[in-house]
Amino acid sequence: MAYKGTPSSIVEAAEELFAEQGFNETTVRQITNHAGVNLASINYHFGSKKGLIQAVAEKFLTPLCNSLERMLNDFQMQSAQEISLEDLLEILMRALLSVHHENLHALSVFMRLLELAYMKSQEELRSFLMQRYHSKLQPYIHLLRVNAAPMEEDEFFWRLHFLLGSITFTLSNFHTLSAIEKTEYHSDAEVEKIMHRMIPVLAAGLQARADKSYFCRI
Amino acid sequence: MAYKGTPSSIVEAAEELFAEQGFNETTVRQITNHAGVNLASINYHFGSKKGLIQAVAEKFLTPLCNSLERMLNDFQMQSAQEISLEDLLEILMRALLSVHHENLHALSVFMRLLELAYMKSQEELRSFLMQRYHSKLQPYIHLLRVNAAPMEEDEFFWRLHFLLGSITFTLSNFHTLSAIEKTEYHSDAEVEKIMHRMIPVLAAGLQARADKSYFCRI
Amino acid sequence: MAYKGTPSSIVEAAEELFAEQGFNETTVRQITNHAGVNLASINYHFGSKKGLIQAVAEKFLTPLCNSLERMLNDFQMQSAQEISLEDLLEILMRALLSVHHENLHALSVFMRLLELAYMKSQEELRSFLMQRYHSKLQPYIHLLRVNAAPMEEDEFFWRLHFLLGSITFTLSNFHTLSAIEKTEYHSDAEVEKIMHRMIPVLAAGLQARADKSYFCRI
Amino acid sequence: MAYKGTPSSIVEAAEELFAEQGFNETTVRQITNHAGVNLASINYHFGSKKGLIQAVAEKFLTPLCNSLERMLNDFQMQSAQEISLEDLLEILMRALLSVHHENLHALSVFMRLLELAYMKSQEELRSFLMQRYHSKLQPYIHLLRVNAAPMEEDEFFWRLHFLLGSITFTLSNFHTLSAIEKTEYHSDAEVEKIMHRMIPVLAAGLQARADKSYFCRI
DNA sequence: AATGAATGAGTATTCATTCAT
DNA sequence: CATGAATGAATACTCATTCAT
Repeated sequence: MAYKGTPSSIVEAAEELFAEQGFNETTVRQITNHAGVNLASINYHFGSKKGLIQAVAEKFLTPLCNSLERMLNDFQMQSAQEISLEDLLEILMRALLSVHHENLHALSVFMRLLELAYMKSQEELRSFLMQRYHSKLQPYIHLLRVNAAPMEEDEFFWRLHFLLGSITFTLSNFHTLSAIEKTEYHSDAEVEKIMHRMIPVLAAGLQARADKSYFCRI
Repeated sequence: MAYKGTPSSIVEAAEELFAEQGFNETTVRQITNHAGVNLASINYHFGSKKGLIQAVAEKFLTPLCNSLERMLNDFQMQSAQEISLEDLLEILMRALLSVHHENLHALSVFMRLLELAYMKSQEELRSFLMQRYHSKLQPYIHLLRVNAAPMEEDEFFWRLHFLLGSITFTLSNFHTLSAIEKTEYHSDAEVEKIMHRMIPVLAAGLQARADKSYFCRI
Repeated sequence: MAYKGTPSSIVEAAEELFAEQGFNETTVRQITNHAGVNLASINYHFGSKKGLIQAVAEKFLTPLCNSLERMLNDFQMQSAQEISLEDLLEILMRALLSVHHENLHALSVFMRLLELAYMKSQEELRSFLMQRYHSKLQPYIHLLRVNAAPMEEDEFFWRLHFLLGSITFTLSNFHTLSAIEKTEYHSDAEVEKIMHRMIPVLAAGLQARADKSYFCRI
Repeated sequence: MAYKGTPSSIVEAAEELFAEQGFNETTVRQITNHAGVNLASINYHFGSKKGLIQAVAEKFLTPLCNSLERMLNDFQMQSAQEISLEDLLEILMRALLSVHHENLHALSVFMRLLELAYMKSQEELRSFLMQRYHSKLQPYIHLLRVNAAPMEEDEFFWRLHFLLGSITFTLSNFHTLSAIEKTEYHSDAEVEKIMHRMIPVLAAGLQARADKSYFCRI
């Protein structure tokens, strides 16, 4: 394997460790040791640990948004029929998988990043991501909206985050979950298969009829 | 309000700070300052920070499991008809709400704890929780299984975690999410309402027909 | 010599090193090594290096202002005659010497502190000292003003700082200067003697008739 | 304005930053960024940061000494009368101002350099400057000596440094002092005017009759 | 039972300098 | 002649834990 240059080595080591341990739990020492580079190189090349995290974030988010956009266009050109909810989710999963080119860490760290962005103390990261990617994701989200069951705006907002929770939880902890599956059911999980399995579940969730009653059945 | 004693004060302060900032990001100094107790008392009463986290975990998990068990029994005694998936999920939400007695922190920290338990480096916490609560949760999970769509064991395992992801993500980030909802849709979220909204979505997900085809539609 | 306790040891070590090297040039490691205490004790007892510097500052400034005030009162009570400029400066020197009880470092570090306070980037320290001590020094400065030659307010402001320059330069570099004197003139300087020698020089400076002409003699 | 070449750009940037922040507080990165040159060029052209400081020192001290020498000769040729103390100090101020050609930084950094040279830990710089410039300054200092009040050698040594303290303090902190003057007295200080104001004060100080009594008046 | 003081190992970051090209 | 990349040593500061009392 060819030598990748210091910044690439750092990013790769960071992805792996971020995926396994999270961002705050990973120290710059661990990263530089794992990458076999000098302790100071993170600050030299990325300014700070935060800069490295943003670099990792952009490395995944930019191609993801591009994939999503392109696949959406391709589908709408090739197919005469209306796009279905399952198609949309399949497109999302494929876009995620195209990000997951080299190693599993990529997806895992990306999902951890989304989780981080929703933490109370991370408004800065959240608005950084929002400002950068919100508009690019808007067309996709709009298509989800029109294919979901009819519902109020705020209901859709929450359902979108129920769905996001499923995806981030599954993919950021995929390593642990597939290890449990292996010991309990002796079956090996591939990430592609699990993502495929998510599609009907998420689609059904978005299409479920909202229950107007409020805690009265029991 | 009566004085609660040092250990209780610590636990309460810890819940609040863990909920807001996460476990690693919260220092024992912050906890003891917030609780108005001596810095060393966490180690004195709980052995270590890790011990405090486990104490917090047990404080919620034990009553939760008990609630779940009791509500399940009550339902099966009172009602002649078969229990539905929506009923089961309603029971879960009510059990969670009964944990959420005093403040939102309780639920938030509990959900964060579950997330933590699935991290690669937290095998110790995971097996501690498993060993302690797995058997008590088994009857409830079995009922979910029989009310879900027919599927293989491993498929059910993954669906259960899709569902878990929705719940943990929504509740551990409830503060952030409801803040976003407020600025975007000018509507105030109550946690009860949002939990209620989750029920049909989760039920539909568990009942969705599995898709045997594998990435072939597009 | 009795053991002084960690905070005192730190302050003493800091005074010595600050006097010799300045504030920024002195590291917390040097201080704690020199004091024979743990590296973290500075942060434990003083919060930060800045906190230690302020503690050192207050240790000297408070007694200095009190000495000055008391000596001024004593003089005005005991003596029927008007106080002279030389008397005022003698009082200042004696107040400084009463601060210089234990070691030479005290005076030196105090003078370095004044120098620091006038640096462009130290507005915070400057305003901290101003707010805390300006009013207590006002009566003394007023007496200097009425005993100096008649002059405009702004002229007096600058003369006061010419004088301050003489004092701070001489006392903060006293160690170096007396070493030079020793090698060149084989005479030993005592700080008391040198401070006494400053009095007629400073007095003459304050009483000199201002020159209204502006760069015209040559 | 013509491009000055890398070394000149470095020296100019260094002057400005040294004047504002001091030597230790200014990093080579700041200097090279400000100068728009490569980070390594300071070490390339000046060997080290210390080498750059010495280069800055020589850039000012050599012309200063030359100015002083020339102006002294000019005065003695043109004027029949004996040179007065005020004349000598005026010559010094003019020599300093001729150094202060382009900007205030020059004077400020030069004064800071003198202060640095008297610090205990800077024997190297001190002896470098001494060895290089002491003999050239000797004639000027001798003239000060003969025009001052009669006094012992060592007394003159100290008075010279009282005077040096006034000059260095005023000029190295000129920025801060004139800012204070502006806010307090709403008058704008020009450095020429302030230097002129120093002359009668310093002259009076050198001519003051030494006080033989030793702390006995009060 | 409880605590104020202390501590060793750790954190991210900064620095002047070096070196291969 | 010049430079982008890299580096070892140092910086202030923080942490959970321990210990004598």
